[in-house]
Parts: sequence; structure tokens; C-alpha cells
Amino acid sequence: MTQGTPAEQGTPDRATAGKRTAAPTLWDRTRQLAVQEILRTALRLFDEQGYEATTIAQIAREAGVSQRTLFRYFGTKEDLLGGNQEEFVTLMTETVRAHAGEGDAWSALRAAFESALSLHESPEDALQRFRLVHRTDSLRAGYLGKRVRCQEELLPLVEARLGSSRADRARARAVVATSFACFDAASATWVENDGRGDILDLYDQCLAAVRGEEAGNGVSPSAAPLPSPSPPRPSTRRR
Amino acid sequence: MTQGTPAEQGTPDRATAGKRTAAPTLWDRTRQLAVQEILRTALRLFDEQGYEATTIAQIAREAGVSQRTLFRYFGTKEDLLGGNQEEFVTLMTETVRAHAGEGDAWSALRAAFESALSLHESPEDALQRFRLVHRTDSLRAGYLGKRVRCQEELLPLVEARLGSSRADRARARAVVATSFACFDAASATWVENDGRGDILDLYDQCLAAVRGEEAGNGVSPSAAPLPSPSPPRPSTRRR
DNA sequence: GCCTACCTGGCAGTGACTGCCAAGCATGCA
DNA sequence: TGCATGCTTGGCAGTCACTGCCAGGTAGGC
Repeated sequence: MTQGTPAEQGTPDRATAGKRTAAPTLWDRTRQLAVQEILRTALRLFDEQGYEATTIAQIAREAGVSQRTLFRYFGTKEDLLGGNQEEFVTLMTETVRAHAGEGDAWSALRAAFESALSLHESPEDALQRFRLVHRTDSLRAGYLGKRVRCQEELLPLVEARLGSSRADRARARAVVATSFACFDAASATWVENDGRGDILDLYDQCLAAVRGEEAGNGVSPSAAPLPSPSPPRPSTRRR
Repeated sequence: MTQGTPAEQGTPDRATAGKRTAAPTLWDRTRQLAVQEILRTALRLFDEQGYEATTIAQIAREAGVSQRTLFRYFGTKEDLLGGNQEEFVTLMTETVRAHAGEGDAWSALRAAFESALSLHESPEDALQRFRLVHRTDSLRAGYLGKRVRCQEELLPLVEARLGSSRADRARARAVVATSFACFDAASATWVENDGRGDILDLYDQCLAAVRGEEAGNGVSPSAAPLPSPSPPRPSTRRR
């Protein structure tokens, strides 16, 4: 986070990917186990004693690896919680790109959030992580930083829908930033309510509060109004 | 930033405030000078070599103080750029509170941004700082973290205007977060345009793009539409 | 069974940040 | 004017995240 991302190669899921196409070697499997163990240990300790109070040394010790190795897998302490950020970004951009033809920018972004949420193992898992992020200043800052980078990835895609003049650039930024803002408002409320309800429902409510579409009067700068009210809840899977 | 804010007492402008009501003692004046020198040195070095590449040791050396003293004045490296965050927060909350009766929540928030912007010495100064923040990952993250805390301060004020049910809580969050999102979009665009134009103009454009009021059809969840198009530009003063 | 390539752990170092302690100096009182 | 008081300062050592380097070990290919 601090400077660039030098230790990015050691990312967890790189295991079977890359040059070594198939055949998960013993090394790969061993590393996979170590990674799992580290992640579980970290999440447990963060939850028990708080993020700040947990040192890398402790996590490494309890996970049975050296600090050096831990830092090879995860470039920063933050990465121990956030998982692979790239995964979220690529999934979201792909989703927006997939919605290129249909609906307006808002619905594409909503779909992107929906697929991002589906990356979490379960709502409980998501809640635990969200809560930790919301309650820890440094984590929240780190998350927001990554979020901005994600916004920047999405910007050109949204921009392509709205136009390409100077003014449209600002408008595209505003649309992207606002959808993220509403997602934040939704997740903050969701955490506050201890995970009751559905984040996407809350997201829709937040966006409606902002864009004034609750009365059903769509005043969209692009086209169609919002999609269906809200699907049941995020599915499962993660990492 | 990392953990709490222990060295908060040493904040620059605390000089004449607090227990020692009037009579700026010699100590106060000396400290004031030191603070100015540190801030100027830091900003210069950050600008010349980048934020990350500039060490606290270097700033302290060139400003003629010890690292220890520097850290007593400014709790973190970030504070060397952002100035006194409290100042911004209190000014914004006061502004929103002052607009309690008139207009809707949106216009109150807009006024809050306007007064916050007036804290900058000059547009040039603001541009230099904004640019640094926008271009440095860690600074941006830090800024966003503080921003969220500011949003949380404003939340109850906005909430009081919209209602107090569960759903309204989420709506208030969305309104606050969206106005900040638009401010971000505006300032990002402003920086990108090398400071051409007025941030508040851009802010209005961003908000219009989101809320679809460019056509003049106000679909506000509360009441009145936005205020006058945009005042000339931020005035001067800072710190 | 050996050689190579990769992985691991340890070590030392950097940079931000903090607590502690002693020395210095302005301030208030005599 | 002189002295005690108390705030301030700087130095030092220590913590924690994080990195480069190097040696030792083990899986994998031959």
C-alpha cells in the first residue's frame, strides 16, 4: 500500500496460474495450505484482538511460517484481510463491460457491485470483514484507497457511455463515485444493522434517495431506470 | 493515523487557544515560527521529490528541529500536508448547522464545501495540495479516511433533516456520501485540468449529472433545488 | 541418484512513530 | 533581580511494518 506493490507476484491464487499451466505441484499445494492457514489465523486474530493490536510476528508464529514468507505471500498487512483486490477489480470491470449494450450506466454499475458481492464466501464472512474494515481507521483508509483505484478502472467504461467531452469526464466521474458512495452508505448501514437485510436492497434505497427515483419518475441522464428491485442475497464463494 | 491520535495536543493553531487564553507568550511565538518553517519545508520537499521519497528525518533536518519535536507538533507525516483536519470538520459542521432552516440538505452541504474551500490560502495552494494528494496513494488513502470521519460528523445533522427511521439513516448516509463523491469527482477533474475553472462549478455539474437536475426538473427528496449556479471562486486564507 | 530451480527462513536495515528522561529556558513569584 | 517552577526540547532506545540479501533445503526433472 505504502509504495507501489513490489511483492505482488506472491499473490495467493497465482498457484496454478501463469507459466506452470496445469499440474498443481506439491509446492503449489503446500503453499495453498500455508496461505489458507495464514488467512484463517489472521482473520481470527484480527477479530479477537483487533487489527492494530495484532502483529505480523504473531500471525506468522501462529500460522507456522516465517515473517519473511508471510510477506512474500501477502505484500502488506492489509492484504491479509482484503484478499486479492485484483480479483474484485477485474470482475467489476468485466461485468460493466458485459453490460455495455443494455440499460444505462447505473444498472451496469449495480450489476458490478452484485458480482463483487458474490465473491464473498457467505454473508457472515462478508459481515465479519466489512465490520473489521468499518471499525479500523487504517483498514478503512486502505480500503478506500483501493476503491478509488477501482473507480479509475471503471471510469473509462462509464465515460464511453456518456460521451467524451471535458464536461462528460466530470459527469462520468460523478456517476461512478456516486454509485460507490451509495454502496458505502449501504454497507455501512448493513454493518450497523448487524447484517440484517440485503446490501443490494439498501443500495437501491440509497441510490433512490439520491436520485429521487423512489416516486418512479426516472430522470436519468442516460436512459432506462433501475433494474428489478433487488435479488435475494449474495451467493457464496470466495478466494 | 495508524493508531488513534496521541500527539494531538501539539496541533499548530492551538497556540493562543485553550487554557492560556490571550497573551501569546514567547514560547507560543517561537513555536508558531517553527511550525510555519516545518510546514513550508515539508510542502517544498514533497513537491520536489515526492511524498514517499521525503523522510521525516530530512524535513526535520532542513527545518532545523529534531524529529521528536516534529512529531510532537504533527502526529503523523500526513498531517504535514493536510493541516489541521479538525478545522475543516468544525467549519463544515458549523456551516451545515447554520443552514438548518433554509434550503434542503444538498444546499447545506454545498455551502459546507464552499466554506471548506475558503480555508485554502489561494487556488494555487489548493491545487498544489490537491495534486499531491491525488497522486500519492498513501496520502489519498489517508485523506479519504479523514473524509469518512467528516461524513460521520455531518451525518446526524443531515439525518435530522430527513427523518430518523432506519431507512432514513441509510438515506442520509447516501446523501452525505454522494455530495462528497461529487466533490471528489469535481476536485479530480479540477486537478486534471490544472486548476482551470471553479471547483464549485464542477461540483454543481457533477451533482446535476447524478441527480438529473440539469434540465431544471427538481426531483429533490427534501425540498428546494440547488442554489445559485456558482459563486466566483474560493476566497483566500488558510491555517 | 544427482543436479537444478525454486522456496524458505534468518538477518540486517529503513522509515514512521512512541515513551522516557535529562537538560534548557521562559515565566511567575519573592 | 534572583530563584523556583513548569513547559519544551532533543536524544535515545524500542516497536512495528516492510524489504533486500544470502545461505540452506527440498521438490522436480534427468
